[in-house]
Amino acid sequence: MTMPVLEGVTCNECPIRHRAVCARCDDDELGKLEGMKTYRSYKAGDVILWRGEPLEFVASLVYGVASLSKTLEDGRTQMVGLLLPSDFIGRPGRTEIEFDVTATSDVTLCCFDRAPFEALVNDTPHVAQRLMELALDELDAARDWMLLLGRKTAQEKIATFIDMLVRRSHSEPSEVPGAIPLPMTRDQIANYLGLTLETVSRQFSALKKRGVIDFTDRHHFQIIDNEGLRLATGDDSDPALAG
Amino acid sequence: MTMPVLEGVTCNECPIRHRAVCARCDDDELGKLEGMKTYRSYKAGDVILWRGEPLEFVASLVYGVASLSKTLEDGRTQMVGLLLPSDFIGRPGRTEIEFDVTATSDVTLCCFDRAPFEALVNDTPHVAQRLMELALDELDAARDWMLLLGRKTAQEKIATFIDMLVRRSHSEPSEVPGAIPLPMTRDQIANYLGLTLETVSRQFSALKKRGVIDFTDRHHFQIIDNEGLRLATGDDSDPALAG
DNA sequence: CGTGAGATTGACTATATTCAACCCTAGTGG
DNA sequence: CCACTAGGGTTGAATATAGTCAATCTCACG
Repeated sequence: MTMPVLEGVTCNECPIRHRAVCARCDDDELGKLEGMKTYRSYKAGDVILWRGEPLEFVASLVYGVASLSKTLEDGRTQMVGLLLPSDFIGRPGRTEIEFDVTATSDVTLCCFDRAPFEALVNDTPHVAQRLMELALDELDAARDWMLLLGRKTAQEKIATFIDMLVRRSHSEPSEVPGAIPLPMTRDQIANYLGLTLETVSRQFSALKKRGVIDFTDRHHFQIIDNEGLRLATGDDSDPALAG
Repeated sequence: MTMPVLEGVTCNECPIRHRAVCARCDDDELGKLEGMKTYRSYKAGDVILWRGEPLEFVASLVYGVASLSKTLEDGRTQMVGLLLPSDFIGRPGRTEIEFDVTATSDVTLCCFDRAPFEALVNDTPHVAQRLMELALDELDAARDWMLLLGRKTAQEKIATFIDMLVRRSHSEPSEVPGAIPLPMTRDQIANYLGLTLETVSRQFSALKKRGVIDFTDRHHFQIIDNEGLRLATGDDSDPALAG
């Protein structure tokens, strides 16, 4: 996947213009952000921010996938968030973060220096409101994930994960139709779902064997049986309710 | 536990005056809230709000403990939040909620009708900011809980739960010194920790047998070995870092 | 004093983990 | 061009942890 070069791109041409923190801004407000923004790029695997590190900038994710993760002293790690394009990194009123932020794929961020951005938030209600919405969306997502982590079986976790990917990935027109990218290693998926990588692998195989999904290669799959997938998530006991 | 009667109490006498959504309000702003508020009480076990139900009011929790929970179709349930005094119920811009809200103990809420409250939020930055802080605090708590649900052992979950109770419960002066109330049944604790009630019971017994905690009765305990408790949470591998 | 909800404990089981071997496949260098 | 390598992925066998089912206990309350 080639990463588009963004230097010099105006906000109006930005792919996340209508979903990111700037979504509700009018032309005037957008102008202010335009003057503040800088782009940063990261290679897959790079750490974007370390837990506890002072936060120099906040940012919107433009391209790629990033993850938030927490680690216990003995090395067990749990992903606590998955950032897709238009998601926001950083938060008003906090100077450090409680988790590591890592580039899962190659990533491009649209960055703002923290202090001036906060000043702008204070007198731009459109930005403040959108920030609140984004935080509440994250909270909803976190709570759904708590249900998954606490109560779902390995099979249901995998099915839910696939289902979420399908819903959230605005499939690029460039991609093969029906082929959905799996932008993480088995190990990363395991850390997201609270499983081991072996269990992740086994459950993918099981879903494939059952004819629910199929892999074109290890990082692209298709849904064969949408109904079966929904059922496997554990969210619907009644098949009639699905879809 | 007798529930104090609050009708007619002014905001300045309110026990959560400096922590709730009104924390940053000046006297003028407080006056507006004062005119809008009504108190509601619930018995332990009452459902305060059902998932999906249109949200008539928002509220601050004044006394008691309430819980947010999600349930799968087949009945498995997971608590996704625990509300203690000063926590807020409801959110700007949403007319319904994604989880059930239940009174865990007897509860008193300070309620505001949703529409007028939202209007007030829009031109009271002190309230809007505090609401944002509360949302971000909840997000942090949710993420810590994801680490617990996804990666901790039953023993670590129980130890972490106790540790959280100790930190969050502003122990009432009326209580026996050192006796910490356990304001939930084993079943509710299990739903919070992603365990079964039997496992919760066994792990409490194990911690007691190890001399870490002791029960005065089933709903009051004390910490015997603080160091041991911290170690059992899994958060510190190095005992020297604790405390 | 009897009742019933909640809690504890035990025996057995199931699910996911651990440990380990082996398999792809893309990238590298001879 | 092919062989080698290394990182990621798959699969199998044994194990451990928490879940299930069930009996018993405790205690607050009528």
